[in-house]
Amino acid sequence: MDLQADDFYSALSHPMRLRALVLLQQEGELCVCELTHALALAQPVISRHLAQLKEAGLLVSRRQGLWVYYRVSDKLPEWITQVIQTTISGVSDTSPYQNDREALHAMLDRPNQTCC
Amino acid sequence: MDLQADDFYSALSHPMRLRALVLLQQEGELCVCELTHALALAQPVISRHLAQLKEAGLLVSRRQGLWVYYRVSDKLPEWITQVIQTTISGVSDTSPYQNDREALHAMLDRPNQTCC
DNA sequence: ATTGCATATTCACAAAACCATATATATAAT
DNA sequence: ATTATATATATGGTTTTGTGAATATGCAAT
Repeated sequence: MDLQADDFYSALSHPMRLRALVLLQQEGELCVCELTHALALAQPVISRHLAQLKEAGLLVSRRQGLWVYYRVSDKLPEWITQVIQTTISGVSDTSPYQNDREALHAMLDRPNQTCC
Repeated sequence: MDLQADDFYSALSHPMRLRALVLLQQEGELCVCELTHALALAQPVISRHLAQLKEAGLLVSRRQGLWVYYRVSDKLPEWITQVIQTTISGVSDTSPYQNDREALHAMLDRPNQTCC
């Protein structure tokens, strides 16, 4: 079953979920700790929002050792991908989305060899 | 102040508001009684949803005699207009959006000279 | 003025969403 | 086995959102 329009829109009804999705679409793949840092959220909170986005079918995750990486699903209906892209083009250089990206890039010890 | 992305997405978080917006964008301008009929909603319910969409800045309304007509604002940020259009292109021939349009067109006594 | 109709609003309540805190799970390292 | 770290889930309480029913408002016609 395909992702339905109303599931898509209600998944994005929370500002933090929108910010997370925008950031993930821009950065490609992020682990929970990076999102926690960039969005300045408590870990259980971001975890629950990510679970909701995943349950809606917008995100997929993969575990690598201790870390769980989330990224935007590549099996989305074409129009949804386009809506996400258009949204990013409209908001990416505005607050808080730009700041989120900056906060992420300012983060030290992002996991790849080191831990977070 | 411009319509913000998170206001846009939370305004559309309710399935009925999404259906109303889709229908209005497709049909141009509709009075409350037409929407009540097409979406099969009680009048106070649709009225409140329309008020929310209007408060968010997505809709504008005009009164003509007894009837109040709603339509999608033409002052939306470009990217939002595009998102709405893309959404419609993705869902317009699916349920329930297609049925809503059919129910509207099947409605007798749509107001223009007659009443509803 | 009164009546009738379309729409808006209010109120009371049920349902859902959200968050903080605590706790559990999974993995890795010692 | 124990410990440490990253993430997930459960629990309880608060706030928000949605709905039905009743009522109010605005306009038009008589």
